[in-house]
Amino acid sequence: MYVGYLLDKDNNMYPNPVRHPSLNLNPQNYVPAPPQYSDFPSYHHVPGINSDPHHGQPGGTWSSYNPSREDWYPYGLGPVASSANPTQIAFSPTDYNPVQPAGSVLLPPSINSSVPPLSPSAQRRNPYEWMRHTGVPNNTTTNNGKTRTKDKYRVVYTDIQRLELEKEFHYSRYITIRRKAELAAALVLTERQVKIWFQNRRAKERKVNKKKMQQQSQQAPTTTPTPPSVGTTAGMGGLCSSSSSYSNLVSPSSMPSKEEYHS
DNA sequence: TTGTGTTTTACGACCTCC
DNA sequence: GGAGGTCGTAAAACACAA
Repeated sequence: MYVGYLLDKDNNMYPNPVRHPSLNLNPQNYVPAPPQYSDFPSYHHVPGINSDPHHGQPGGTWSSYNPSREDWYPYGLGPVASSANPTQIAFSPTDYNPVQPAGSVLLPPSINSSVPPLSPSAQRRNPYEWMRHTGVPNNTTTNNGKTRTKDKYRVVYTDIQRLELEKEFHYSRYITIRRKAELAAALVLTERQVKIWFQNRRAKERKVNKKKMQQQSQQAPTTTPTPPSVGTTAGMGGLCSSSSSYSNLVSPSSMPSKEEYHS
């Protein structure tokens, strides 16, 4: 898997998951830590991402966020937002604005900077590929009201976007509404994309853990491994039990309550 | 280069909760 | 009824062996 370098480094990426001590999701508990991604020497954590909801969010950020952008971005006005390159955002802490104006003109680093590729795959792929296809093909007049057409219908997220999403996922498998809005704004994604990414990410984790469970049961048929309790937190914490990189990071209690979702 | 298998986005169906 | 959850699946993107 081409982002394996991200996932395979889970242990290394989060040797000291500074965000997890605040797994109780108390915003006041979170203290932004300096960038610690040695694997990404040129990468700087998106400041706005840390400065929010469960990281102690400045009030203005959320209040100024316009949720309606989720609706217009993927359906035709994408290029506007896509001009605000997430890589640029991530690499420009001082310039970063969590609520990036839709029309903000930020040239891709390939034009105005010399940011090196962040990964082997980045060397292979055009990091701005996602800008070319922005979620929905140009002919967004869809068939039967659907967003898919025979043309390309999905974007490939940049390494930066995926890294930030992965980080957030390691922090909590279930993203809050505020966090989703922040992340979407920071990464120039829609909230819907962030939500779906988390859904897919959880599905992936379940799949991986299921695979691990099967392998363990085959390797040690005599020992009866205690399966995750079904119907409780099996979908979250239970799955973490077999994941070395996750088990220390997330506990079942990390699932936000409904109140938190709507906070 | 090509065929094949895997991973990644995105969606629809269905369910639960408020 | 709306939002978000899982589950299953489609299809593009990608990796890799032959």
